[in-house]
Amino acid sequence: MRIGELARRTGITERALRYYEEQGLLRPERRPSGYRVYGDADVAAVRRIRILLAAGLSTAQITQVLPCMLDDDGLLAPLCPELVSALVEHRAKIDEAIDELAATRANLDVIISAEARPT
Amino acid sequence: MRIGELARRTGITERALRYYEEQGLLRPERRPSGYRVYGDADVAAVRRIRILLAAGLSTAQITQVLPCMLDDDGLLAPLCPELVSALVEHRAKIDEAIDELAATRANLDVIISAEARPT
DNA sequence: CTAAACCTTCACGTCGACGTGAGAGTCAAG
DNA sequence: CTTGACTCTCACGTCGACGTGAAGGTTTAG
Repeated sequence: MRIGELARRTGITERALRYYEEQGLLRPERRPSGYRVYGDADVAAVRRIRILLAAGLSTAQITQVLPCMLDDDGLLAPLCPELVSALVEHRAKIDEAIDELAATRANLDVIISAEARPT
Repeated sequence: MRIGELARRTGITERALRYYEEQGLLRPERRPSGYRVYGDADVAAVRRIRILLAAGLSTAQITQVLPCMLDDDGLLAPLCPELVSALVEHRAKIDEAIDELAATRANLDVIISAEARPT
């Protein structure tokens, strides 16, 4: 299929699909005219990419991570141990981000509640 | 004082102080040479700006918020009711961000734990 | 009077996943 | 042949708080 159909079947814009190729996430074949040709497997590949993006990974990380993944009924199974450690590491960063936001919120609460303080 | 001294006394770079003026957060006087002249009050003002930035507010929001603040021994007291509601609203956004990150983390956990799934 | 500090205004770079045209080629159908 | 749907490759714009020189005035201690 060409890019338009893949876009329709995945719900991802053509621009994004071209971007994924630019980043090495997809490697569609090319017709002599230059048109990209995708296979059915690419529909699942895009789904995987989306899941990983939703998990907060960058395209650079996904590039390394994708070849380690097994497609299993829409679910994902990490294979390489490097992948697992990378994901765990990323999880830690998310924890940090949450902690920072919680601290930020605490700062806000101090300011907000200061209103009630005796002046 | 000139910008260098204010930078030293607040720990903020000169570039950042010029940026704050650009955004309307500070309004130093000018000498005939063009040099910015700050007053002692600006040291506290910078402190307030930093606290609000640390609370996750944008400079645009701080611009509206600053005139509503009373400087009280390094603490901040919101005065206008608009300010309070703005802060509360911002707090809600932080909550959303935390929820999103938690969801993201949950997605990650699914992928990570999938490793143990029977293949 | 000179050199070291200090200051000024531009103005582009940063980081990431795309959005948004611009200008042009491709292809199947009528 | 022609229309119209589809696709291509640039290449700049987005969002924000500054970082980082560049090129050149100002002030001040000695």
